[in-house]
Amino acid sequence: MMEKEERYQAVKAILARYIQENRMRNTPERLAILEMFYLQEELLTAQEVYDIMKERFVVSRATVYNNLQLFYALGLVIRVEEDNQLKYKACFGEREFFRTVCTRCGRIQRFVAPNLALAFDGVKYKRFHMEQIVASVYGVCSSCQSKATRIRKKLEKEDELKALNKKKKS
Amino acid sequence: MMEKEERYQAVKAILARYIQENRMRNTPERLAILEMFYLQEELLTAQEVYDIMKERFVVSRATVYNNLQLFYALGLVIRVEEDNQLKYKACFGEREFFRTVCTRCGRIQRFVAPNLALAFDGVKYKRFHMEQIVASVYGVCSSCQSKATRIRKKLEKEDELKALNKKKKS
DNA sequence: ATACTTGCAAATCTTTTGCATCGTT
DNA sequence: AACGATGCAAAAGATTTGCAAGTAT
Repeated sequence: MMEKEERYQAVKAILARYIQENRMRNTPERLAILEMFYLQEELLTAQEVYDIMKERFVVSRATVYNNLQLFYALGLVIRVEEDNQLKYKACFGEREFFRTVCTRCGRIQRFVAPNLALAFDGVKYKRFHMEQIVASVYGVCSSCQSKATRIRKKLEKEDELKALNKKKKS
Repeated sequence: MMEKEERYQAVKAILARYIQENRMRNTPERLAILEMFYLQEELLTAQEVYDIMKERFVVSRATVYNNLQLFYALGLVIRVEEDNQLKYKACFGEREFFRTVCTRCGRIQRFVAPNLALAFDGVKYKRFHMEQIVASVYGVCSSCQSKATRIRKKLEKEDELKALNKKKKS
């Protein structure tokens, strides 16, 4: 595992190269946003990025969006859907991002699975160069499952009672 | 592969059971939205679902959102991010959804990979019951790659010329 | 000097919410 | 009759766009 600072330097190099190749400009805003991302590890919405930046730097929302887009294009951040929102996260040094998502309660849990990561390498991608992997496994978490079981049992009991009452009446 | 009609019947049964278990109501709107999803195979945004429904049925946006949420909770539809938007798609009968996404141009390509699907079965999920898998492999497609190469070559040529001119001057 | 970037504000689009009403159960 | 679900409209949130101004190259 690379150190944060080391990662950030590597990422800056990728950005610099892309900027040069595409005759774009080096702006302090861009670097500031990138740096912020690499110093903290959370998933952030564009708005949250904006809020954090605002405190330490003059930036506009549009700039944040522009640069998130750029970072995404360069594979420097990943985008993950969470709570109906797109979130961004620095990803260099971690090629894969795996999580389970409970579709009932929304509970999200990250997991690591080296063999699964290897399986992605085994895929024959047609004319495509893989950089990142984001995989979400959707399903039902244990507490939502037991809740469903509880409800079912309750219903079954009620049904039994109803059946009994019917018998009595007739 | 199940037939569409068969799939739709199976899905209706799941919905009916959930509705009963949770003392919810059977409404024609709900069924109409579900049916629409199972008759067409596209990825749709909530707005698109609303637009389609509007033509054949009186529904409100809120109802569409409510029911998409419900279908999602039940694993009847999957949610995938595309072009900065959340899209929904009927998923019963296809447990996994794999795609490559070019982060430069946004080009998306679905792929099938049975071995990869198997690898997800091999993961030990902690207290979690898997229902669907959505995996996105981000990277650079071949045309974006060659474009970058072209630009790089052009820059290298320019650099050579500059170096030559400098020599001449001195 | 050029034209890429930014900031700002407005426009657009998406999603959620409040409330009266409807209709299943 | 109760109360979940809907429609409608308004509110809230997220993202994009247009334009003038600033600034790397």
